Amino acid sequence: MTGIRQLADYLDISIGTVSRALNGKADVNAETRRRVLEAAEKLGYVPNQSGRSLRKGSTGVVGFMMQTGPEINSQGDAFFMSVFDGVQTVLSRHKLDLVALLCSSNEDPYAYLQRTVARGFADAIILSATRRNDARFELLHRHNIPFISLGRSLTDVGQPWIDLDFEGMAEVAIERLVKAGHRDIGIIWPHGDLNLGYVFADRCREVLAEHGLTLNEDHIFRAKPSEAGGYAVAHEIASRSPRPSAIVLVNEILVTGLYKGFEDAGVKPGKDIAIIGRYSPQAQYLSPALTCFTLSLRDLGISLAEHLLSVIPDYQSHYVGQTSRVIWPMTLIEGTSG
Amino acid sequence: MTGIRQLADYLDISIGTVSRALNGKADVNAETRRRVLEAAEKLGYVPNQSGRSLRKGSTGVVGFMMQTGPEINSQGDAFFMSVFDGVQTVLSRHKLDLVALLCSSNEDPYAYLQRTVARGFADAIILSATRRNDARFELLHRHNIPFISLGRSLTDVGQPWIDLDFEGMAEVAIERLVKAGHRDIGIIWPHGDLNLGYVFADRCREVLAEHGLTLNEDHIFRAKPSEAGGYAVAHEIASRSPRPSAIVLVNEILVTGLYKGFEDAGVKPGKDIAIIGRYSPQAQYLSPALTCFTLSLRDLGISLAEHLLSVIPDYQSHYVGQTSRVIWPMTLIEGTSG
DNA sequence: ACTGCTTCCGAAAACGATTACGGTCTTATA
DNA sequence: TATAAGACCGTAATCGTTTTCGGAAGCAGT
Repeated sequence: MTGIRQLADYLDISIGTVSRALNGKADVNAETRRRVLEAAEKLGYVPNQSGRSLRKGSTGVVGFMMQTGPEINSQGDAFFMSVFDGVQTVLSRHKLDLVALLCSSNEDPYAYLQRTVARGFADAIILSATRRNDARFELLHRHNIPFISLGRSLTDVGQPWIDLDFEGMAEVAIERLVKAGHRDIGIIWPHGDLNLGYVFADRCREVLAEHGLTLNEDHIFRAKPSEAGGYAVAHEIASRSPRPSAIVLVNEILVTGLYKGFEDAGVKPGKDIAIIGRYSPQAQYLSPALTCFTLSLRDLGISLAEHLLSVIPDYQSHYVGQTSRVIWPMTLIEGTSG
Repeated sequence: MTGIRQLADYLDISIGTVSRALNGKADVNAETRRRVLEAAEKLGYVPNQSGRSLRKGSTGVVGFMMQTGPEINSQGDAFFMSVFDGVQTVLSRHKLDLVALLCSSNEDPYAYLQRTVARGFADAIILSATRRNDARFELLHRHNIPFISLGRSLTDVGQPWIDLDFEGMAEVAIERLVKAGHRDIGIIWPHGDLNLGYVFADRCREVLAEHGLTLNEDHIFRAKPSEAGGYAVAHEIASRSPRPSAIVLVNEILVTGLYKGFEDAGVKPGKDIAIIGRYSPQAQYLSPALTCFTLSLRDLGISLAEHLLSVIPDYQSHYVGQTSRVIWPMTLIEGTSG
């Protein structure tokens, strides 16, 4: 490992000068700076993370917290990988690195986050899979850590957030189904206590009411966030009587199982039951193609990063004037399922 | 932020004693230790990561390197999340944390890794998506960083690795298809320069040869690792004449598109063309159900972590006698696709 | 009372970087 | 020429830990 000491010895100058040269400080001779940069490149010098962050009090890394385990958030990994990519394009411009903070499925997320922030691991945090009431918000607020969340929560400590437009999705989906003649529309509730379930269901109720319809509470179905969960809930829906003539779901990772479950139960998707969901890579390759809502995940990531930077004191000058709460629009892809 | 200083002042003892008490060193009075533990809990003290790792020369974190972007590795969906979960159950027993090192799609993976290790970010690394020749191995070896890879490579620096048994998969799949009467079997090559493509294809050739058959080089198809890629390659396969009567693929993230592509081309999967692939959450919910190879991802993660620990000096005592190279078996799930 | 042995704890030196401060050397100006 | 200003660089403090070393206190044995 070559440290700043070795580099300084090699160049026969002091470590102070080396550091200043590398960090672009003003008071260093142009020629000296050139030599330092060159030598650093040649010797493969990279400042030690611990030393630097101990001194500076910041680490230069942004953490994206997510939970591991077979039953992941409401999204698949392809979802996050795309979002990450967007986040990174912004962060890299500021020499910030993104790492995923992986909370094990058998550790309490709150405790995990507490441990992570107390250790000073990341300068800023991105939260996802926000719950109806999410204590993590208060934790980060209390520790004064800049953060943003992908998803709203009833808990609000004034932080920025970006959330998908589940209300808009509810409006468009319900309108579309009502227009097509459906009178009994069911929904599939996302698992756990995710806030988006409430947001979505509430808006569905409102829109239905505008048409003189109601959301049958018996037609709010619960499903595990997996293909198997989709298969199971399809059977449950199929066996109900009365059975809803259409289903809207906000979770995209169970739709293949759902289709198969309906088919096996003798209920043809798109014919016997209309289905509207969220985009997933498989969505358009199902038969019938899923009518679904999509968005640019990369752009979402970019926005997430920009809004995050706007609340980090050292960077916010670049991103003033950003709105702090964003409802991210989704667009409808018309399939033949509903 | 409460540091060790505050804690020591609060207890009116020296920071040295506090540190020793917290780290379970021998020479500290039982009563003193109790008081320290209690106060640490009360004040919410957690040792600062930077200070600690600067002194100790190790960070207590293991990095799992992966590339971000919409076209992820060779794996889809819940794959990594499940592996992570296994890795963590082992690491957490040693108070090690797992983070995902996210290499942006527009940064060179080698440069990224170099930067990361030089910074001293992680004590050990897990690599995935190994290439035919993978310079990252030499890099880590040179820097003397303990690591393991999920996947083999021609590049070998004596590190442990675990790889899925693609050769066994080739054997079982080819035998099965030959037994069913297939004489012209095609394969879909995974994208890029992943080593597994070579391993798999080579073994396919050998097994076919044992039956007096050959792998038609024109029937080795290339596909982008996405559902769209699956759709496209299905059309390409369908339009060939002669057309293979069976297809084996090692990439699981394009199978829905593949099915749909075949159907749209008028080639019925499982009837007009046999398909054998890798398990994915959707596999069993396709029609016909995919005949595929599966494994316990969580167990794979556990093994990965154990073998990694066996090459980290401070931990290896716990895991001696581990074989250093593992071919991880997969089991066949009989579907009706082939 | 002296020595030797424990047991416990404090003092202080690391770890590798950044940065405030001050010193030296050059150059410009009176 | 003397002096002030500016450019450049070295010294040393600092961040929060861990860990080595040695000292103090207590006790037992002679």
